[in-house]
Amino acid sequence: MAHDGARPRQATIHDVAAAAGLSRGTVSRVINGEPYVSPAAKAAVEAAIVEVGYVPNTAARNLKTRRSNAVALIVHEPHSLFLEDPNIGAILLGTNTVLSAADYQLVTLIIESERDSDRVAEYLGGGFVDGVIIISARAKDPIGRAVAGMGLPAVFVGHPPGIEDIAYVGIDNVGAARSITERLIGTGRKRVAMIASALDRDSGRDRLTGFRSALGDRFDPDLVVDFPFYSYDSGLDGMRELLRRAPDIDGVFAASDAIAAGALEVLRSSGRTVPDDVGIVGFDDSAWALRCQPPLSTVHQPAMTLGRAAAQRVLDQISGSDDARSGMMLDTEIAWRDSA
Amino acid sequence: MAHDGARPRQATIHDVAAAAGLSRGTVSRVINGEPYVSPAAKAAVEAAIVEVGYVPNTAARNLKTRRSNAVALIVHEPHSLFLEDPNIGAILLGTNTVLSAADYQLVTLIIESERDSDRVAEYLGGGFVDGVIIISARAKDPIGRAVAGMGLPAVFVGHPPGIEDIAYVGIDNVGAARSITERLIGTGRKRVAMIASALDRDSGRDRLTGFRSALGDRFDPDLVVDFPFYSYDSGLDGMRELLRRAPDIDGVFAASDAIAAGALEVLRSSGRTVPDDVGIVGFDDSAWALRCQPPLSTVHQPAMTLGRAAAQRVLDQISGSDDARSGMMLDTEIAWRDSA
DNA sequence: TTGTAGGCGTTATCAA
DNA sequence: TTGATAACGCCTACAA
Repeated sequence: MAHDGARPRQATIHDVAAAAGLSRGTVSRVINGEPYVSPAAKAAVEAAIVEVGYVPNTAARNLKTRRSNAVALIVHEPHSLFLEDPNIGAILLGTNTVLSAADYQLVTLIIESERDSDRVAEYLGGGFVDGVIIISARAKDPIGRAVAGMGLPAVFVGHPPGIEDIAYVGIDNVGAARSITERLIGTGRKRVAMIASALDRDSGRDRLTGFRSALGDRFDPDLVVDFPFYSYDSGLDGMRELLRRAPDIDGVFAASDAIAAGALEVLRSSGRTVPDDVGIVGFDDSAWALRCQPPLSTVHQPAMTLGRAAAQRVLDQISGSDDARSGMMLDTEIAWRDSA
Repeated sequence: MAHDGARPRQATIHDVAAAAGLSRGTVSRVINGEPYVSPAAKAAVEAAIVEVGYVPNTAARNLKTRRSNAVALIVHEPHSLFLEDPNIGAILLGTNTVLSAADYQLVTLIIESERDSDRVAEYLGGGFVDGVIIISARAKDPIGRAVAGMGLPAVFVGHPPGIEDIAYVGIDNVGAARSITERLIGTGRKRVAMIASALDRDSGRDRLTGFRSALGDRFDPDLVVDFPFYSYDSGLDGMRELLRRAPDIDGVFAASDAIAAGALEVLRSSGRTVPDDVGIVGFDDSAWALRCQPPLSTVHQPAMTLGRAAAQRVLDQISGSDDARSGMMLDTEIAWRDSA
């Protein structure tokens, strides 16, 4: 065997100590910026570090200190969502910004399979990270339980799963859905429908609740259809069904931009114009929104801020703050464009 | 259960050994699937592991074995690019698939600032990973040199200018750009322009080179504009500028699909029809391409395969294969649709 | 202010 | 087939 993958031996504190003519303890103190080090010793150590090309071995340091100065961001998404949803990228950047400022390393872990899930759980248990941020985990997702079980500081972004006593940052889906529906009504629509989705998840259920609350007495259950997934196809099927039920519809709230895009397609091929005949609004302000024709009025999620807040809360938990373990809602904004 | 600051101490091999009534050595052999373990001992250890809730401490293992079974993917992008680049997600997924199958953990590191760069360099030196994949590195990027200097197995996605003797996987940007430009010219266009981008990177520079080579003597520097980012906005600005300079343009090569989408928008609002008045082609075959109106003719980039190949080459290097240290080009294809 | 030495949890080399 | 026992590189009381 040529070699088994082990890397060449790096210089250690021992080597630095020898080069500097000092003890390992003193070298360690210099490296960690601790007091009680003479200027002369400090200078000698720093020179020796450069001389021997010393880089701290983090594995050894972790083993000793039981901390890693790293935080994991776990992305648990089906492929298509990961490739398309700009929210994930923005959350990632927001998280990285905050962690970077605190000199923590962001480590992004992807779960696509059960095998990934197991390996990630092991990774987390292995002391590689001091905290975890989890994006859009579902209730039955084993990684959530695993994290809770090992008592690692953790924050969920998005839907809080069926676990209590865990921190999360999210948006107020009820309020946002109510707002944009009210605005849609405000354009003079009389027959307003909704294509709901993912009613088994908080986000989906809450968006329907908000829609209902905006309509009040005028809410008509016949004008609501629902589908399992926030997908383009759900928009196609949903809009077809709605037009069958009530051809006089003049307003549609789609539970996601992808759904809205599908609905738009059906409206166009049915000969209706948007927004003149029918006004339509979406949710997410994802890449779909700007690619639609006309551009979609939709709910903008503060994804970057979501990422920042999540990172801050993990750091708070790591430093032992109890009140970081609770829910936190961020405000959304309406991006009003041309589709309604 | 309130957070009392004291994380429960993880069970160690010592605890497992005690529970199983065996020695730590035997427990270790079971965990690592080594031979010379009696079935009885194996069963006892496995039961004990479950009983005490043992999870291996990877820091300790790394320290001893000098390997981590993890590979870093370094993404070096400014914010907007990260959010828009359609290839990054696919490369990530391809990489994760291959590494996961080999039981390696993919660790994604983001560099947005100099501070990030330094921290990542330290992280890599710290024994956290056995290999590195670097995407979209630029010439002056210090991380490339740092990696080369510490002798860590490394593969670049795309060819960073100015670094020799390093493994990379990429596509032939020059050839692909030349091909699609030639095909555009072949539709009878007389005044062909380019919206170039990211000229500080190999991909951007090479696409311009290919464009130029396709035009030969007919190349007109006035018909080339360039912008830092491969973004929709670059397409808007670029197309406006081109129309100002030369209203009689009848062909456009956009350096990315996002740029092409922006350019399409400007062409439409200027009253020109595509492809009748102006033919336009893009690059990437991203999600933009199919949702443009009309669908975009573009260069299909095998991003997922690129990710897979990079991961495989890193694994090869880690297991000591020297011939994994060279360049490798993957073929592109032209997806010819309706925009030209 | 500096040096010494005992672990952190594993793996690996020996004997038994 | 199993059980002791060194390391791995670092931090940190405790001594000096």
